[in-house]
Amino acid sequence: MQPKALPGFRDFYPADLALRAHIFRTWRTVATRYGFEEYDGPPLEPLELYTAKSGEEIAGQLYSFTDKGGREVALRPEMTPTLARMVAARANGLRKPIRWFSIPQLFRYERQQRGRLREHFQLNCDLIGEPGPLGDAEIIALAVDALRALGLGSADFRVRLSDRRLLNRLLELLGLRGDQVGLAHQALDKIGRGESAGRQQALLDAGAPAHAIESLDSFRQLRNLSEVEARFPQAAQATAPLRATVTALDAMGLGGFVDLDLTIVRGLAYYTGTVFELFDAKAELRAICGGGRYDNLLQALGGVDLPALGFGMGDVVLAELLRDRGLIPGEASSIDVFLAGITEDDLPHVLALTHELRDAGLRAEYALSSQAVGKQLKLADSRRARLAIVIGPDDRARGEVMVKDLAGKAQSSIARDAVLGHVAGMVAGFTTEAQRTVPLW
RNA sequence: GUGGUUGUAGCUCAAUCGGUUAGAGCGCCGGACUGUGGCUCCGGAGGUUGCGGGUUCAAGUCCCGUCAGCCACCCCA
Repeated sequence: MQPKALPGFRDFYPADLALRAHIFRTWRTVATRYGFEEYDGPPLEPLELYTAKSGEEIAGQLYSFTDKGGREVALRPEMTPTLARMVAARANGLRKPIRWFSIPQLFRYERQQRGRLREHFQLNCDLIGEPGPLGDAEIIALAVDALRALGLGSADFRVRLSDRRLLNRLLELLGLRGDQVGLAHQALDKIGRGESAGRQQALLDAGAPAHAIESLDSFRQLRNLSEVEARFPQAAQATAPLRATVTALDAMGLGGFVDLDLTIVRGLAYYTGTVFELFDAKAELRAICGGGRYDNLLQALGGVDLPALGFGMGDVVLAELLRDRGLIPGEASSIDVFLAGITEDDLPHVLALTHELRDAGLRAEYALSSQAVGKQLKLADSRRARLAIVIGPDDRARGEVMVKDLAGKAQSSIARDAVLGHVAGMVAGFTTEAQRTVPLW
């Protein structure tokens, strides 16, 4: 039996890594456009960083073990506790609001399924120290733009937006109290997925009024804040922050990506305000991105009282969506120039010129074993080289080399002394041409 | 962790009722082609049919176990 990667872990072959790099590059580009700075932390953390306060939900699926020094450790399942620690340690010296992003590899120990592995990469963007609704708009806009920059539009994905402050006010108006609120959150979360009957029963058992449970079911029909206010006039005040956020997104021209959806709850207990998830528009895949406001978490984790919000966007579901929409960029050429020699005597000249080209910053390659020219050019094609240079005895006798444009069929004899400049110029031409014709990913 | 379902070449798949030496396309390697590539033609390598056991004269095919993928739970980075 061939050795395989552990279940839920991926090997990245060059084509896979090219896609991953494409996604990471785009994420970085967009995050820095928003003024975000990149940070990172250790992939392995003390177990207690996660079991202590961030909610017991996550503890059951931690990838944890005892290290050789007897320490209880865990591969990081999320970035927020690490972020909280880092911010807390230097909170006084950091100018607020803090705009930080990271692309950590995260781990969890659970049975894998499509779009859900034991390991994934996640763009984490957090805005710390800004309590106002414009901060929420900023974070949501960043998440939207991260996908737009990959070529996805409002017909491809949607932002489903809610606010726990508003939701909890509505639940209060329905007469729900105490632990009924948590049960109601779970019931709402299930609504989109059919199996909400069990949760509704649990609510009844907890003493929730029957009319309230019926109302919950209709929450999903409330598609904008005006409808919410019409149905719950007493909640008008609680809609204000979300309204301000939505108004800002409209002004940015991103309103068309956003839907109000009160069934978006988010599993983690620490969210205190805005919560949102990004889904593919056909709702065939798992969530691409999720986030929200967690104003009390830094206090709980790091002892610094700063409001915060952020999101995580995973690479796995996103890659599936890109594939589905035909937005995977084609294979790029691995080299600029391939050099071929005719006879054994040409080899030193091939090596010399190859190295000059490499020193000049060009990507150059040659056949490592002597073979027919035709074979070498075939190799040049398979490496997707733009140019080939053929060096033979006749060329050398004239003090020239043959330069071929592999895409066209033209070839011309160039003076050996002028090759470097000639080839560099051609390659630069290809590059700018590519930049003009290929969409800006 | 629970339940269901599927595993044949690197990839996509075929193999009649359980019946000869498990095949094809693509890809890969080589040749036609010793100073010119993409095309074409020819040839080759590549399989413990996921793994282990059982039934049978005979198992890719039926049964059991196990591992892995997928789906639904649990949960949701």
